[in-house]
Amino acid sequence: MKIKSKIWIETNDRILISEGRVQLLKLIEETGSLNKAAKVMNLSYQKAWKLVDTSNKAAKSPLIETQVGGNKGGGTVLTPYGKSLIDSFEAINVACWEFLDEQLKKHSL
Amino acid sequence: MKIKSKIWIETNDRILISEGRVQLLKLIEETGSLNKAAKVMNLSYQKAWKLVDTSNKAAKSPLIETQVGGNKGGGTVLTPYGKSLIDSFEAINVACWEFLDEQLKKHSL
DNA sequence: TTGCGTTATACTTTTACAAATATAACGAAA
DNA sequence: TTTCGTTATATTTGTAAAAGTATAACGCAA
Repeated sequence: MKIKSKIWIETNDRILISEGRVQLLKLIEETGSLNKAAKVMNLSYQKAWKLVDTSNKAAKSPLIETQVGGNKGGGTVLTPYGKSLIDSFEAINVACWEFLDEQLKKHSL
Repeated sequence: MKIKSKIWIETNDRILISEGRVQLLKLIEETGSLNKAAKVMNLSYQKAWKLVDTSNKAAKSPLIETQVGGNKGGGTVLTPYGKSLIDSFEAINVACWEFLDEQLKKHSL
């Protein structure tokens, strides 16, 4: 018997951050590239791009900064706000898991 | 800025109860019929049947009891266990919403 | 100045899932 | 015994989301 959850944060009915987007953003941080991050996640580049684009548009300030062209072709890096958003989301998510586990114990099913 | 969630309970990797299934079960309780409940939810009968069937199989004891044939054609009613499961799930769900709202306030995003 | 790997975008194809369709069995009541 | 609305199940159709394909622009380094 396990209780599971998915949480996400919306601003004006658009998804700002979610578990999958956090994973994607963290891979961008690691690899410096949206293209590489998408490949690691077995996600099409187009899908990955759409995800970060909608999150970026939902945010009050950008989560990522992209550079097109250059010696390595370009790349994508997280903004400080992007990093802090990841941290906050993950903290809330972990807290939620713990809370739900406690709740499940209280109710004998 | 809104935080949203979907929670569900699994037993051996099968979904026992979720928000949608609670809604379906409550409509079964109201109407006495899986068929009518599905129609209210704008859900195909087959989809609705599959949902309650998998939940039933995931449960240690049945959530519903069905009668096929009879003057009214048959029907479906909830077991006491089914009713208690609904109550527990809804209580946990509401508590989760409140918890997440508090969490969101703590983190300034 | 040429090449490379990236971002960005449009368009087509595939696929997974839900809906729709069809059909049989059931059993109390009229 | 006939009728009715239901449960139960299989099969086909439709659809929305994801994947795949294609292509252009970019700009640093060699």
